[in-house]
Amino acid sequence: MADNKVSNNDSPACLSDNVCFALYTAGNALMRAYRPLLDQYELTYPQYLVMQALWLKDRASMTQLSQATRLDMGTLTPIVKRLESKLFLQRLPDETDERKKVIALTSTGLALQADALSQKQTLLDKVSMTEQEIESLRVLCLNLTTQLNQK
Amino acid sequence: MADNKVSNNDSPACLSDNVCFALYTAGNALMRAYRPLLDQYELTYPQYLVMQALWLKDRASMTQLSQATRLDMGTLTPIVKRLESKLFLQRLPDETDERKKVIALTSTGLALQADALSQKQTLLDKVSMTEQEIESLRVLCLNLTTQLNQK
DNA sequence: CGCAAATAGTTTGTGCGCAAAATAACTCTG
DNA sequence: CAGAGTTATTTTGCGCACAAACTATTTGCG
Repeated sequence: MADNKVSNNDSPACLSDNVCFALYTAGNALMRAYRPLLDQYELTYPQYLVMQALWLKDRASMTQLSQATRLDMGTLTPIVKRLESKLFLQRLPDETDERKKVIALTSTGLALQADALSQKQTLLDKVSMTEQEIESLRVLCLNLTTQLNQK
Repeated sequence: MADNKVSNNDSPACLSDNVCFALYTAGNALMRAYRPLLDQYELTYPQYLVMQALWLKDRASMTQLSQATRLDMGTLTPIVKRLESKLFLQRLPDETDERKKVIALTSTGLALQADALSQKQTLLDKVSMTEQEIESLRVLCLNLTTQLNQK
């Protein structure tokens, strides 16, 4: 009764029959769609992620930022440096632990928040998916991530 | 009744409240999970995608491969070259149109298919999601991709 | 035919993503 | 308090992604 489905998952008729391919492709499409929106702020999506994390909690350590954004430390370091060179944040030494850095928003970086929020809906508004579908997609993605990570 | 939800979508309590973040993170987690599985074949996920496309339809042009895999031509060229240097395929000149290339599997590349298929289930088997959830995720991703691309 | 426009593919430059190695400061233990 | 181990971050190297510029055929079309 549950197999009115072609997907015995052995050999798909096309690549789209794969969840992995669908997910991979959707991720790429999303980045591409974000690009023109973020260009006006001189941000890439990963950079925007870091800014979002800081808007939620300023003056974080690299490790905290890495956990919040799920960006690898080796990925995060250059991103943060680029954001620093754009004067959106500062990398300050931690007084109590010389190994750590305190990543702190500048006034420019903070000011960006209001600006960015006002435009935030733009992307998903163009997509004719229901709230339920979007929420469902979000939850399914989070579940998958959790399971893949804890393997 | 439908808003026992925090998501008024203006300022999430954490990044995970964003579909985009969830999708982005899931995509990355998926690639990471694939890596050890594909390492034994000396393939990356994008390279594996190209191989899958060729297993479905051998002797394709770069443009056809690009459409099948949704990989940009500028991305595809070096991937195909790497696959050629691993002797999984050949880049042959097209007799009738000197601009085109015929990408053809070698016997090694063809032989990889049986091998790879036998291991294919490994990844998603480790994930405790129902068939319905996986199928739902696949369809939602495809819908999103379509909408984002046709913007 | 002759040349402008279209098509097929490659190259270049920037920015991720990530594993692995390196650096440096802290902590613990004897 | 010295050296071993741990923790925080950076560096290196490779492989995508992708926009933009470039090269080389082919296809109109007058």
